[in-house]
Amino acid sequence: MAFFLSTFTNKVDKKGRVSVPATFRAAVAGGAFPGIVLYRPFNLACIEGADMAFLERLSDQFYDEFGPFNPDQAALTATILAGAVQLAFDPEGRVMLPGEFKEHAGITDTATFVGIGRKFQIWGPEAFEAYQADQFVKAAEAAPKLRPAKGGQP
Amino acid sequence: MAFFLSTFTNKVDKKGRVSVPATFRAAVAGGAFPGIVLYRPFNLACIEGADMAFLERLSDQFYDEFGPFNPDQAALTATILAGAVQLAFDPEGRVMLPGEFKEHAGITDTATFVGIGRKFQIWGPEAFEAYQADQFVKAAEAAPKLRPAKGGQP
DNA sequence: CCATGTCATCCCATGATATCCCATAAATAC
DNA sequence: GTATTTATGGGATATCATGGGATGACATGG
Repeated sequence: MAFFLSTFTNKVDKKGRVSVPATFRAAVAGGAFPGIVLYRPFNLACIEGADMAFLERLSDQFYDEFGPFNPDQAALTATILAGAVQLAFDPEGRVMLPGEFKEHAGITDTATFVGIGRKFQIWGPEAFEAYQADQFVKAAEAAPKLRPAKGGQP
Repeated sequence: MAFFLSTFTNKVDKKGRVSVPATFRAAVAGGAFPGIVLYRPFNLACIEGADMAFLERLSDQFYDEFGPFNPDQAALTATILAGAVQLAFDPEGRVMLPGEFKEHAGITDTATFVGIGRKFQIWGPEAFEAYQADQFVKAAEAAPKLRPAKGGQP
């Protein structure tokens, strides 16, 4: 499955197009769908994205955890999957962010792509800086909870 | 998985390129990504690096231990993975160190690669000497805490 | 059924920057 | 002594992000 790392800030032109970082495009290349899938997380003011395989796995996870007719499963499915969009790359590797997605993330003319493993996020630059500072503190608290693993933690 | 040993000091040219020690390149060869992955550790003025499999395993460990929407998981991935970079080797086995990484480690025209097992570090030469002297003292204190291992000690 | 405007997609151009490719020199192996 | 590998330097080339114009699809209204 695709893997996303690093942070990139790109411009959104007046047509609403934005270049997906080349490394992210390379990460999803070879998958079933030549593009990315975006959805709005319920608890963050950003856009989340991944390749198609990630969303399929997420859907299966909802079913396996809760069962096919469970209300929790229905709520998560309706919130995340029903509101998702798949965006194809244009020949230059750009996508068009839908208006509702840009509003949800507070994106106007600049978008920050943040790779966080199997998925990535898209933020307005100033919102991301605030979020990142907050997460740094939380990460320092959470790190000791990790169990030892071969190779050690960073 | 890759394993890194020993210390090497190489030049950083005016384009920002630096040769990765040949033994380190050999250690990551055969992996999915022909290069290395770097990130800035919380509490050290250096760069840490490993192969791609190291970060993939770390990321998947976060997901498995905390669940896909857990706040601790989000904090750790946002802090470590978002600040990481993947650097591919050029045909001569060099990589380009990003400016923020060089500044964080105080690297200008010389970089010291330090293999420490499953990962390695990159230091400015004078910062590394000070760090190494400090670690020698701490190692002497820590060694007695090791428990006996089946099969005897080295 | 056709005309029209809107929107999205494609295609080309551009500057910056990173990547490739070749050359050199030192060290090591045979 | 010769051949390889390695680290290093510099010029040439390709890639990437970005902007704008042209072409096409679609729906709406006449």
